[in-house]
Amino acid sequence: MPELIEAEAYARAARQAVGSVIEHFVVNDPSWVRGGLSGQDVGAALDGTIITEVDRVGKVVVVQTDGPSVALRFGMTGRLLWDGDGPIDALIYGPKRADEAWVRCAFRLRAPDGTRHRLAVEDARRLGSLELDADLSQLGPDAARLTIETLAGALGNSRTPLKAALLDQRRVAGLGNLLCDETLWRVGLHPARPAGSLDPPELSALCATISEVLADLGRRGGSHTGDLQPQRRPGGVCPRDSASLLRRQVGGRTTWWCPQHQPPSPG
DNA sequence: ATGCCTGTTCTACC
DNA sequence: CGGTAGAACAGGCA
Repeated sequence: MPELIEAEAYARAARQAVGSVIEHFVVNDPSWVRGGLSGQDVGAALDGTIITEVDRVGKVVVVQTDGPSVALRFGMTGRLLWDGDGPIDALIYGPKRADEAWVRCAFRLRAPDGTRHRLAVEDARRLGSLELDADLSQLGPDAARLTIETLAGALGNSRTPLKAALLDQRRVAGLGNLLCDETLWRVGLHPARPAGSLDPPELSALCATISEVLADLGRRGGSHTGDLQPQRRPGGVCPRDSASLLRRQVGGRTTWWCPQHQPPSPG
């Protein structure tokens, strides 16, 4: 939402605002607000509060204040802007430029040293949202803090396709389409394997690979920097063994995998 | 110009 | 109940 890696980068950027007072919270696009509040309601609830903390839960960035919290979901093309800086990531399919017309909401801030700043959310496609005091209790364990046990619990005995289960934020929070394809490719698991069919070695390898992918792609700078990514296109081949990649919808999303080392059944 | 896209949520259906 | 498919949201981009 982008995905966990981008949400983490946004949260880090937003932490520059901790300690600042929200002089005014601007809602440019009322349809971006969830929970039945108007833009005025949101402003009234937030204006004058102080930002105390910024958290990330899965793909959601939560700005805590001494009043309500603000949950930011970024949809497919949402990005965070700090002052005049450009977007703090470059989405591979999103717009390359920044545009004031895409700013859906913004914090107008005054820091303790008196300087003024703006933390703005830009979202060309408007699939993101903001919500005050959002209930995030339905989210599964965070993908960045998975253990073999919590992963096993998330997959359960489900016969749903493995990738669909990993994409389901109620099971595991933070993974999106690109991170899932990269992870399953690296670990050698077929995306349509029944989620509950993994044996202990496979579970443990999957857990380790999720951590590795998050760390690795995080270092490289985004969910779009995977080894598989350049081949997720017609004619793409497996970077490991050169087999032609297969493509199909799994869990409602376009999925690419290698027929050679991601076999449909165990083994 | 047609189709595709780092996401979520709803309905219909099996 | 568990699960799947499709649509809807929306707009830039190749």
